[in-house]
Amino acid sequence: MTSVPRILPRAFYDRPVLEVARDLLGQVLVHEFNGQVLRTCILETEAYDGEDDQACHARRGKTPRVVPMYEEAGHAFIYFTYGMHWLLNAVTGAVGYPAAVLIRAAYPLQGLTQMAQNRAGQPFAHWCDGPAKLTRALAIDGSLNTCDLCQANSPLRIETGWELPQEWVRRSPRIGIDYAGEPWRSLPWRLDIPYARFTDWMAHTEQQGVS
DNA sequence: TCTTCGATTGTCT
DNA sequence: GACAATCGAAGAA
Repeated sequence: MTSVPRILPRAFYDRPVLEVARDLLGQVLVHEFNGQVLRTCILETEAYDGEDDQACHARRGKTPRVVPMYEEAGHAFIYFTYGMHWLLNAVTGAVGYPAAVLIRAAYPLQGLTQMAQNRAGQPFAHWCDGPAKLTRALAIDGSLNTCDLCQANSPLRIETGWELPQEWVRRSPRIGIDYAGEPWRSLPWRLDIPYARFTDWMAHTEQQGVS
């Protein structure tokens, strides 16, 4: 990683949501709290695109819960689901157009002791391999909803990470949205880097001293 | 007010 | 592979 972390600018998010979802892979999600810095590398995302997208929470319009999706790109949209889980999204596109990228999985980089504590009893590989596991490991909850991801002094932000080869990116249908019907249910709007591919590469770069 | 159900996870069989 | 946990948002009544 570069010695001085750079924050992804707002322009990064002010683009079509599918592009943002793809380009977020390999970037570094940071949560600073209790004087500690927790860093992870984003490995899996999903795109949700507008009121027409029947899998999108904004499909019924601008209800109180989804207001952040309509706001300025580059902010966090964090919501509560299944009575116990927080899920983290990055808002994209123009103000007034509800679109966001769900961050589904990441690789732990820094703050490992704290993450292990937050994911007590779970092995390293499963600390951040799901959207609610990730928020649990990073101690992210609703108090961070609408947080600006583009500010260097923001407790929750996304820094530039690595440019991973495009051919590493897998595309598949989004998870847990069977209710949406076609074509939404089958659109390949889930993007991910295979975990093993990333860890092999990490092991190699660490050996080379390139980090 | 009542009812349904979810962008999930962990445990148990 | 099945299923319970757990509760707020949203729609129906």
